[in-house]
Amino acid sequence: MSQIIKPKSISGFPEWLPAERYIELKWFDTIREIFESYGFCSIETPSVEALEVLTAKGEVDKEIYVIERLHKEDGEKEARLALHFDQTVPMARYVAQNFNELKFPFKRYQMQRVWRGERPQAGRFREFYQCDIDVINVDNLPLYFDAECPAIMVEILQKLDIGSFKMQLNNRKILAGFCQALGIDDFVPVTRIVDKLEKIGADNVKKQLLTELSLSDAQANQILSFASIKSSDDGFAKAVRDLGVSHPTLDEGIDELVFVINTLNNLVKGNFEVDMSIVRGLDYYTGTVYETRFTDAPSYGSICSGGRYEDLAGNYINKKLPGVGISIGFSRLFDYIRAQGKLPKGRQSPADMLIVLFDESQRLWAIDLAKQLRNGEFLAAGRKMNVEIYHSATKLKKQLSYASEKGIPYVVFPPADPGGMPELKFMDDPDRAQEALTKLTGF
RNA sequence: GCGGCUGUAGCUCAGUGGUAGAGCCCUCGGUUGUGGUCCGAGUUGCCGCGGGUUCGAUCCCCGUCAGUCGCCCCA
Repeated sequence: MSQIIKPKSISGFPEWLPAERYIELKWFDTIREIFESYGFCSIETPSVEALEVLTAKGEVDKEIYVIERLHKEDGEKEARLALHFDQTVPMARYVAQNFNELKFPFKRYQMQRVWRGERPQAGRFREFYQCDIDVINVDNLPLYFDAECPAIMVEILQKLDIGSFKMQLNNRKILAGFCQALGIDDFVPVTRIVDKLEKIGADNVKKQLLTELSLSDAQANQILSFASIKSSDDGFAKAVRDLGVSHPTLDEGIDELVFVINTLNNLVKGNFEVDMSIVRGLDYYTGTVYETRFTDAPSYGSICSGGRYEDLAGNYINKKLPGVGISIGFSRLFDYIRAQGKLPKGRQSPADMLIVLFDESQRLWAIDLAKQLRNGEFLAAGRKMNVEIYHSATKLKKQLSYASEKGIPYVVFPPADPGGMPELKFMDDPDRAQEALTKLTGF
C-alpha cells in the first residue's frame, strides 16, 4: 500500500471552497469593471522577475521567495529568478522596457498574486492577491491623479459592501518639511514612529521619539501635536499652520493635500480623512500617501494603500517617470469579510438549472433542452443559462438533494408524456415556480 | 527574525500511566416521480514526528516539525 500524504493547506496560502470562490470571482468582476470605467487598461506580468530587478531599490526588507530548478546541476549557471512581492516593481520594469510602445499618462491596472515570505497571521498571507492601479507619466504627473486613484478605490469598496471603513490620507512633504523646520534632517525614522500613533498611543510615541531618536522634549511635543491633527476636509491646513512652523516643503505639501482632499470630496462622498499620523514606512513615497482601515477593526491592518512616487523607474531607464498608485489588499479584505461571516451566500455550482432524469430514455431529450438553454434559445429573454444534466436516472430524492446542496436554484423535470411540457421547480420556494420563471426571463 | 500558546476521527473538541470517545459531517435505509426535518444502521484514528523515563505512554520529560497569537514589517 502506498503511503498516503495527509492533505493539508499550507499556512499563508489561502484557498476557498467553491461557494466562497464564487463570490471572490464576483468581486474580481466588480473591481475590473470599475477600473475600466475610468479608462485603466490591464496588463499582466510574469510571476517571476530576475532577482536583480526586485532588489534594485537596495533595501530588501521584503522577504523574497527565490525559485530554483530541482534538477539544477551543481555549479550550473542560471539566472536567479524570484517571485514578485508586489506589482509596482514589475510594472516599473515593464514601463521602462516598453517605453516607446506606451502612451502617457499610462494608466494601468493589475490583479495578480504576489508572494512574501513573512510569518502568516490573520490578514497576513504569504501568497495573496493585490489589485493595483497606477498612473505614470513622463517628467510631470498632474496632481489630479492623486485624487482620482483613491476615489476609484473607495467607489469599489463601497460597491463591494464591506461595511464601515475609512481611507486616511496625508502628504509626506508635510512631515518632511515640518521636521526640517524643527532641525531634524532625516525624517524617515520619525515616520516609522509617528505611524504607530493610533496603535501604541501618544505617550509611547513620545517616549520612542525621545529615546530612540534623541529628540528634545520640545521637538517631540511639536511632532505629537502635529501628528494628532485630523480633518475630513481642508481644515487640517490651518491647524498645521497654527503650530507656527514654516518651511517651503511644508507649504508645498499642504497645498497639494488641500487640492487632493477637495478634489476627492467632489469625486466620491464620504470615507476620507486627512490624518497627519499616516505617513507609511515605505520610503519611496514622496508625496500623497493613502491607507484604509475597517472602522471596527483598525488594528487589522490596511486593506488599501498606496501613494505618489517621484520616480520609480529610474533604476531601469534614463527618464524621469513619476507616478501615483494604490492597491487593494484583496486577499486580506476578502478573508476578513469571509471570516466575519459577512460574505453573501455563494453557490457551490454556477449552474442555474439541473435537469433531472426519471429514466435513461430521457437523456437525449435532456441534452437537446440543455443545449437550447445554454444558447439562450429557450427563454424569451434570450438569457443564457448554465445547465447541468444529472448524471444518472437514480432516485429523485438523490437528484433533488444534489441540486439543493449545490445551490442550483431551478430543477427541470421531463414531461410526463413525450412532447408535453417540462415542469420547472424553484428550489427555494416550490410554490412560486411560475413567479421565479418570470423573474428569470425578465418578463 | 524574536516571544507566548496549541497539536487526539474530514470538522469542533472530550479523555485516561495499561494502545480511545462525543457531536457534527459522510454513506446507506425508512419500497414505487419532488430536497431541506425526523428515525435507524454504518464507516473513520501510526492520539503531529523522533528520542527518553517506565513492566507499559496518547497522557510525564527533551527535541523537532506544524499550526496559532503578539512583535517587527506590511496589502
